[in-house]
Amino acid sequence: MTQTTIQQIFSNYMTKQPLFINKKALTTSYTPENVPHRDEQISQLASILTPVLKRERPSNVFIYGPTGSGKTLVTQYVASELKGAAEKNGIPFHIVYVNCKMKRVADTEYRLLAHLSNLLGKEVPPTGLPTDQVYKTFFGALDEREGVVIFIIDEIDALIKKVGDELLYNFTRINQDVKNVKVSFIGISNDLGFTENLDARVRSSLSEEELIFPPYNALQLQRILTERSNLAFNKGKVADGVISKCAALAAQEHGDARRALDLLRVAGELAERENAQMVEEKHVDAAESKVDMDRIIETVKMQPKQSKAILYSIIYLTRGEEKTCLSGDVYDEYVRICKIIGLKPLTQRRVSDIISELDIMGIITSKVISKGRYGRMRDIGLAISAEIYQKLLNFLKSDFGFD
DNA sequence: AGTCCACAGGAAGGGCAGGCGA
DNA sequence: TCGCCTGCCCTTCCTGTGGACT
Repeated sequence: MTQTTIQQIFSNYMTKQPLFINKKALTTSYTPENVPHRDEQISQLASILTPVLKRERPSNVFIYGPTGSGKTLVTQYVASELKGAAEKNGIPFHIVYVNCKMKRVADTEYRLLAHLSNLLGKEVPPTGLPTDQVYKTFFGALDEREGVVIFIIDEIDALIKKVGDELLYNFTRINQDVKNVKVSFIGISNDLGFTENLDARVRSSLSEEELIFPPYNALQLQRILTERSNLAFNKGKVADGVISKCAALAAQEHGDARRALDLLRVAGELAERENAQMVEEKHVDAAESKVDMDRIIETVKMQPKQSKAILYSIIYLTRGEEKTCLSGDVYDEYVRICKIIGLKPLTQRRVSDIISELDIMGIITSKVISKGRYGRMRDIGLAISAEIYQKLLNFLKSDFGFD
């Protein structure tokens, strides 16, 4: 390559109009100025929360809806608008947001309380204190405030499934333990049947109001994407059909707006990388498999060695074909792999739990079957495409030092 | 109808790392 | 330093179970 051509590449790069103006507009953390297709939910939530402006405690609210249906966005949007209105009128009002799915942050009772206390300005160490002490610190931190405090607890079902509903029971009684503030809760959950398993007292007092968020349809997704892509991309850099394709793909996945935005963002990144003039439909196709692949490979990377060995056993037995295997065989294979890589095998009981975890992560599918006289066991298959299978296999092999 | 397989999955508790207060 | 507390990962022990076989 001559020096002139290199210079040309640089100058092309500098003079060419970039695809993106503001990539952040396509991320989930971005809060847009308005939230389309959620007017009803916004006004419902706003009217539930308005007592704040009269210095009164609003009802507790439970919000349900599938992933990417705008629950978190709407809640944060309404809360911040309310905060603006409260500030204008000199009314003390605080919002505390926490997501219970954040590993090692708020996925246990202790961690949630410690995290909330930290957000309220009272430091609590990540471990080491008795729980009642943490409750005391939390109440203390709360009582130093004035007016109304609203806790937004996102993915609350994940937490309660893990720690039980006693925590929520304590929350329902919180207003008896503090003097200076009035406290309300907004619980956000993907699981519609979540409150059915709750203690009746907890259910009635925590879900004084309920809001349901339906999934977006393809047309609604299209409008959301158009709005965001106008913010994110330079004019004329997105080909016709790209947005509707992203919307259609995401609509198939239960109207998940988050996925639609991911697809568009990744398609843009892929187009940028190959120096394309604009984002085209082929980039969306490539983005679709990349989004899935990245999610799965990243999830597997974070797993401990034991889980990887179990997953490898399943992959080995099914060989990526549409074949399934049985839990007993997986355990035998896993023990064999452990011997090869010098790992102490876990018990069958623990392996059974890890198989369930892999199932929840969406990497495998498993169902309990009975073979009558020959016992009851789990039938396990892979839940990933052939392309991802190959990539995952290569990753695991290199991780274990196999060739 | 009763038996029996090969597990699933609940309950209890052990061992460990790590923080706090005395 | 010690005793006590926590979460986390794991084992041990146990009961439950769908359906083929007798």
